[in-house]
Amino acid sequence: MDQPLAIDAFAALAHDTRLSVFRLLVRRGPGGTPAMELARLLDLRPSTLSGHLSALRRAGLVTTQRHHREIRYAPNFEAVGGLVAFLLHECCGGKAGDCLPGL
Amino acid sequence: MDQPLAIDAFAALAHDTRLSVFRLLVRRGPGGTPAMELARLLDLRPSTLSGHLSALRRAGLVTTQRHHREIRYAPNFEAVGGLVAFLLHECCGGKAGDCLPGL
DNA sequence: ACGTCATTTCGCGTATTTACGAAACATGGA
DNA sequence: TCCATGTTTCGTAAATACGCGAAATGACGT
Repeated sequence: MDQPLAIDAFAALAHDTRLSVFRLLVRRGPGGTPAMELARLLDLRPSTLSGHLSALRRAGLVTTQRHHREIRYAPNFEAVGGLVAFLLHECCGGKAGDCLPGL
Repeated sequence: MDQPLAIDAFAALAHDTRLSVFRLLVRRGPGGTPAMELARLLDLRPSTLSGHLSALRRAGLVTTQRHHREIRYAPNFEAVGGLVAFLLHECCGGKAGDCLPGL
């Protein structure tokens, strides 16, 4: 995870609706959730949600898979792990432990 | 670290110049670095840098302290830790380990 | 081929972000 | 007090992000 990739991921998460979408995807599990079900759960217009899902996908934070007629979006935990590693390696004082006293 | 706070921090880091400033502050250590020294090192206009430093401070990612005539900016490792904790608790599948196979 | 459901793309108006120079403000030394 | 240094605020112009409805695309059942 280099700086441009991290920036895309930070930007994707730096928006209330997108972060809510992503957290909901995480809670719903790795099996994925159809886009329209997310729209219902979060009361979002289809076109609005689609734009946010595209942003999350461009940032590598979600993956897609067609299932019958619908497209299931699933969180990409590796991307989250990459972000966490970036923060610990690049944004903590040499030792990652400086940022996580509890770990 | 709740969602609005995390969004502010993500937004602050989701910009090439600001992330470069923050990483430089981290490398320079907790003692802090004068703003104009950052401007020289990164070739930034004073007013541009000032805006970015203000954004980082509003997001809680840096702290300031006057020292003689200059203002030293220092990274706030607790904020980074809070972001990491948010990602591990809210954006991983129940168990934080899902995002960090190596830990 | 047709209609329908699921999703994306397009076009628009509006709001926010960004960089910059000029000016203002703050601090400390002569 | 006056001046130089360090930093922020202000005003402006260009770029980007946002939400929405309308229209287009894609996939399936009949």
